[in-house]
Amino acid sequence: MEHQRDRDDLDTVLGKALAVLRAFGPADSVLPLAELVRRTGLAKGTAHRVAGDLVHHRLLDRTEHGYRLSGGLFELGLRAAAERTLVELAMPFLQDLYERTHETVHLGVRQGGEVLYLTKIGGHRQARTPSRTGGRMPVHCTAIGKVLLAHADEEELTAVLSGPLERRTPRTVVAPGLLRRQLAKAVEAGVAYEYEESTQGLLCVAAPVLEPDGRTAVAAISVTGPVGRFRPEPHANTVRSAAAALGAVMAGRSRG
Amino acid sequence: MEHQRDRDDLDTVLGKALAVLRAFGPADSVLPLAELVRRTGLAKGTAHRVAGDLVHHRLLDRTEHGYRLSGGLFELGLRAAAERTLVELAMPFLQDLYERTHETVHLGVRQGGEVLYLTKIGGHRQARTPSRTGGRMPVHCTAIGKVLLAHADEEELTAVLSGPLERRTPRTVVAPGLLRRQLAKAVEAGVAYEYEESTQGLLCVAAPVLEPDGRTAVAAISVTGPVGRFRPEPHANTVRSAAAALGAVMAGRSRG
DNA sequence: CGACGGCGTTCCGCTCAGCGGTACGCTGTT
DNA sequence: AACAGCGTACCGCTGAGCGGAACGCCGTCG
Repeated sequence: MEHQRDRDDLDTVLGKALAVLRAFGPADSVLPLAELVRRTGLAKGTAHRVAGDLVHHRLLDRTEHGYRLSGGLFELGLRAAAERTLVELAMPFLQDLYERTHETVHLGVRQGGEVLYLTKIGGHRQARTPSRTGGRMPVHCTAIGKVLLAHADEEELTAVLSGPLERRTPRTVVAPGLLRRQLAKAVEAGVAYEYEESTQGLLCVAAPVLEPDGRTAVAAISVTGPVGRFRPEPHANTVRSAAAALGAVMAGRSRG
Repeated sequence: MEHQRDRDDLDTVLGKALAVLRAFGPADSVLPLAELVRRTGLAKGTAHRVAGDLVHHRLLDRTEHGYRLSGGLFELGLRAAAERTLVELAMPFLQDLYERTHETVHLGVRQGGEVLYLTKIGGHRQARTPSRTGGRMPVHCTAIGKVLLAHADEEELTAVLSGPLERRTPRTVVAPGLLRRQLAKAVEAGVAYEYEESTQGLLCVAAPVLEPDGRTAVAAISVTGPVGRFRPEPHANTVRSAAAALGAVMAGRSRG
């Protein structure tokens, strides 16, 4: 079905354009035309024209070495209302967290089986995390992911648990039963932890930002630090109350 | 010529799609179809289909009351390499500034005669600024704008100075001569100030992030606070050195 | 209450925008 | 000198996309 959609989408102009834009992964900065052709499966001539059109519409920049997602796209993305207000409202709380811990602070949402990081703030001495603003990570091996999954409906939960759980490090939890127990505990405690499950040397606490109903989670906040100088448990309370406060603000906002 | 482009662009699928996306201003969260029709000038049927396609491609969300820019677009925008690395590298310095001042901190770039704000960080008690992440302001009445304009080439400078300078507040500098003198001083001092020129009750200092050549500015950093508790001058040094340090980091990055 | 205006949606036949195979010129590499 | 990979340019066929028209559904008038 995914195949199906990919193929169908390439039959429309818009589909082709998006295929080109989405050919850029979180790590790619500039891609030559040939690479775009390879990744999208478009005909060379077509890719050339589409890319040209995208440049004309300021979604791509032309550089010496190929194409690059442009500032116009960045700006457009920043107009997305839901995500932006979330980030804006969260900022003061994230600042507080950073100031107290001086460790890396994340704000993320769940998209299916992955976490999308909306913001990441940190100082000069921040831990070397693989996460990036706009990047993704699997839900099952990150604190944010676990706490969001814990508040998802049963259906989505089992979908993730029954899928394969990729082993990222020796400590990644890949046993569905164990993970399920951890999630139950996370709901109870109001926080989830990660102990080097996505990346060696990284520890993390996360708390959910809940809707007024107290069940569904719209986002999650986390603090991440390196093994050695950082222990997540002492920050559980801080993170939890920051997330709760943000939830309250958002509830007030959507009502008023 | 702008007219020309608008009309031409509506003759292509991509143009229509972009017209719809760009119909969303920084302040709009959800727009009904009829409004999209009005703003884009597309035929009703066409707008309907294009919007539908955009939903299918996850650039728009369909809601009860109309369409909304979606998280997919947000994510895509965050992939724009140049802007994102700028934000990422800047973050630690912005944090430092915030921690020292506890006032609103901005990172912005210039796009023609306007400033585009890439990031805005602040705490709970931040001044009520009209700026928003992803938002724009005229160059001539903001500290960031002035310091960026001051480092632009003569051509661009005169273009802005010869255009009409919109009066935003009683203190907005609308005299080209005076503005030019301020800019000259800003280059010399390494910072520009704003005294309630864009918004009543707001003061601001900004410093440029320069290329290794020491001339062209790629971005600018500012600290903004409310008249009364905040004086910009004492922070000139801090802002200037933060911007300089960021410039150095970026220079090192692009070389290595 | 009936007429009306604005809304979102659907339909359909015409046409030209877009398609992609083909070919070319330019590099570096073998 | 032959080659391989790149970006670019050309061009005739065709179906994707176009937009005018018509429809059903509300509210809001007179």
